[in-house]
Amino acid sequence: MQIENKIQKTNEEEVKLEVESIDFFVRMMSILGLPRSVGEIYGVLYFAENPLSMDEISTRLKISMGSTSQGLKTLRSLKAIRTSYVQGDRKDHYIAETEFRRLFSNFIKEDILPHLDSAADRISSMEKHVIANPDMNQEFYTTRIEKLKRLTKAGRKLLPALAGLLKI
Amino acid sequence: MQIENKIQKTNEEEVKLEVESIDFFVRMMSILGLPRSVGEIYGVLYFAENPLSMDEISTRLKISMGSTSQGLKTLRSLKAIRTSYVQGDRKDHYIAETEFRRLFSNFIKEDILPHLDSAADRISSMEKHVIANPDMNQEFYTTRIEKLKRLTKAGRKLLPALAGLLKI
DNA sequence: TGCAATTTTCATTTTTTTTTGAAAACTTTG
DNA sequence: CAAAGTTTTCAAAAAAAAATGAAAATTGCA
Repeated sequence: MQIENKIQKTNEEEVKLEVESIDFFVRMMSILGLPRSVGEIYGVLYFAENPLSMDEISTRLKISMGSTSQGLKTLRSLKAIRTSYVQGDRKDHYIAETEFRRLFSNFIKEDILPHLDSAADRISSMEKHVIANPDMNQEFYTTRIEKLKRLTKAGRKLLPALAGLLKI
Repeated sequence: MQIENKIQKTNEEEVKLEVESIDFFVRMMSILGLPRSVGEIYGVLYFAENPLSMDEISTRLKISMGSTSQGLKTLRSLKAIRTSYVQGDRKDHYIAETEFRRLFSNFIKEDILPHLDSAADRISSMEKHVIANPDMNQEFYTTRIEKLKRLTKAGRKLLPALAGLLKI
């Protein structure tokens, strides 16, 4: 029973809690544009008292090993989970990282800041087109470009600060 | 030429700028999870010197009227554009709202905060399941639930503050 | 008010994203 | 070092999201 319980929650309230956790994180991750399976996996791990192996996760969620492997890869790259050694079992086991501050800071670093970098390049290219053509209403276009520059600058400053403020 | 220029940019540098603007906003909006057409429309309007009608937009972008109408609806609901009366033309005309602060604050209000509200409900339901079952490891589960509460609370405070800080 | 112009809606089609499942690659241990 | 266990990869299938286009609704003018 102790072991069986690891694979499939048997207690009714525990099952309900797990379902709600999955639902919660599926929605949360979908706000961040992450696929359903990623939210499901994190949802299971978040309320797991013990580290779970890939096939325990895939069994509980009834999703394929392929999906589970992909989802774990995504979560690992966001540092939202970490692996934990379990004695006497050669499978990898996973634990949810529950410090949301770190989680968000990784998401920003990994998924947002790269966009801001390429944005800066595109803005300076826009600038060249305006300068290259004196017939264009310079004031109008320069003002608009200036606003874009300020936007990306603000993003680069504020987003990391936001993660820092998240004392969770 | 003056009129023709409204429908189709003829100057080479202007065309290039418009293409880059579209590209820029398509990517930016996609970070926010908004469809391609929404980014395209905003991209055209952002560097338009005059208000544009729906069919001017749809012609320039070579997208259907249906898509254009949907996209304008989304942008209107985010207050990212506004309509402007053009004398002697019965079509509606649109102008980009370029105050990004307001734009983000609307996005947060409209697309993020509702999620946080329903999250709060789900968390209190989770709590009930833990309390209902004294056999569960109360300390473990209560700690995890507490973290979720703090997360949503922080979100509710920080997100609007973020928009406020964006002095653009 | 009635008609033409304009905009919206929505069923269908197209495109994009995600999942599956099986094969390939890697790992551990006997 | 081979065989079994485990994980990853990736082409194909399934599901989800977005765009189209035509019909319906709305609007403004004569």
